[in-house]
Amino acid sequence: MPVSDLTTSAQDYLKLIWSATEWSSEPITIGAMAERLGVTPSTVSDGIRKLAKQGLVEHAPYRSIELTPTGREHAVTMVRRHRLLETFLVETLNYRWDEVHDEAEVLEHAVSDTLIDKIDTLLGHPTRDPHGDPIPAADGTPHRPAAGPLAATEPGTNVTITRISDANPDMLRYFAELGLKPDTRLTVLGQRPYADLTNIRIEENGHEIDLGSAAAEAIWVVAA
Amino acid sequence: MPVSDLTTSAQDYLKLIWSATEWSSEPITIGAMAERLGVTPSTVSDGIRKLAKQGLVEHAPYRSIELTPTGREHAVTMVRRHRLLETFLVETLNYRWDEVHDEAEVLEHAVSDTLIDKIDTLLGHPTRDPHGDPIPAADGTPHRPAAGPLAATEPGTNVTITRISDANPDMLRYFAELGLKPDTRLTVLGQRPYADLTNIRIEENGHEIDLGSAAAEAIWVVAA
DNA sequence: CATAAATGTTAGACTAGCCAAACAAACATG
DNA sequence: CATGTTTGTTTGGCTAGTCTAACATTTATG
Ligand SMILES: [Mn+2]
Ligand SMILES: [Mn+2]
Ligand SMILES: [Mn+2]
Ligand SMILES: [Mn+2]
Repeated sequence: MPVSDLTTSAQDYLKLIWSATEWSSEPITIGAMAERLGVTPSTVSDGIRKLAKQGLVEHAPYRSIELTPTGREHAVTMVRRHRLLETFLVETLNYRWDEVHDEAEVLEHAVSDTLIDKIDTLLGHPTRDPHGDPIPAADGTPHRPAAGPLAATEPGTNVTITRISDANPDMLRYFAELGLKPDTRLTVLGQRPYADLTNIRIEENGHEIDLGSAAAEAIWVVAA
Repeated sequence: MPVSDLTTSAQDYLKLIWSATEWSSEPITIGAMAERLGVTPSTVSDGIRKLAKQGLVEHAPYRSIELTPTGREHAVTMVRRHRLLETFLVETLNYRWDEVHDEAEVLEHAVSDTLIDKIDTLLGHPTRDPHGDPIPAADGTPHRPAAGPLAATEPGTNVTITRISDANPDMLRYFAELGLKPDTRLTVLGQRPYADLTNIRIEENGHEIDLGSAAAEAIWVVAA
């Protein structure tokens, strides 16, 4: 069964389950899915039950949610669509990197495999999206850079931004204003755990700023 | 209410009603809509009743279907989306003109106004789609070339193809093979009404061919 | 470790799209 | 112009997604 036979919401569910384990490895909860998708937990609970019946996820009531191999395949297809579309919107249509997420969230369900292939060809088989996230290859192989959240980086370290979570468009706009984007170089000046603040210097412009924990968790870095 | 608040099928209904009157002026029937959309008449009948309740069409049971001003506005928006997307797929993504209809049929419901504007700008505000159909301007003004179906053209006339109906992708592929596309020049050699055949010569390659009535109704021409 | 809080599930209701079957109206024609 | 055919409508039933409210299970904590 091709991914296009799944309903739009099934496609979003699978993509979200996969995305949750892309960087952490903690399986996602019903509640977190509901929060992220903007629906109630009962809706998600029911939706997951249906995916389990279709053999796309492993799930017993009140237990964890895991993708089956088939489910993972479809999830990766959707992630690939999403990230290629974001890249296309920035490269070809002059979108800013902080504007593309919502547009891609809808388009990903409407494009054909042919269109995705044409975009991939036109862009020269890109490997990272505008947020720095890896674009899975057509065969589904992911590549995970050795990165960690800015919030967990030792003070005094020089780092480069690898990726910025595209979950929150408002946050992306804020980062764009500050000059924070993939490949920006930073120095972590300090971590204040009780205040939940990370103090950084942006090497490009010398600005020193404090980021709250939501922001410092959304930005992933590697040692420069 | 923006057009994006309408359901996908409501968008298709309005677009189809408008398209039916673009060239003829005969209002479309429930049966013709059902046929064209691949659903049963009962489905369309019910759908039209709902559009009437929303003030988008004028329709009393068993009577004709007419767009209200609001309905027409939304319809033209959808036609514009469809034709700009088709043009974009051909110009930017190397689709052939006989491949784009089905892709646009789905994408038209997923794109934002912003995306349509960006495409329009990138393409330099095109006025005709790959099938020769006029692209309504953003303000909704249509422009209708003085064209008529090939089937109704006097034998002996030299003509240029203005548009080719994109309703049937198989037929488009057939035309593409023959070398028939918008702006192709033809001579009508004869009309055989009882056999429902139109005999033409394609000036580009000198080929003489017979077209059945479905084909000769789908091709619209102007005197050269 | 008993109980309260948090988390997840189920039941029932609503909307939307679709179909088949039964029905109603309009139209065509003898 | 009466009747039969064609066309359109209504009804009832199905799926899918969503919600709220009631309920069940798990987890945290005193
Ligand atoms: Mn989505
Ligand atoms: Mn992204
Ligand atoms: Mn459509
Ligand atoms: Mn077209």
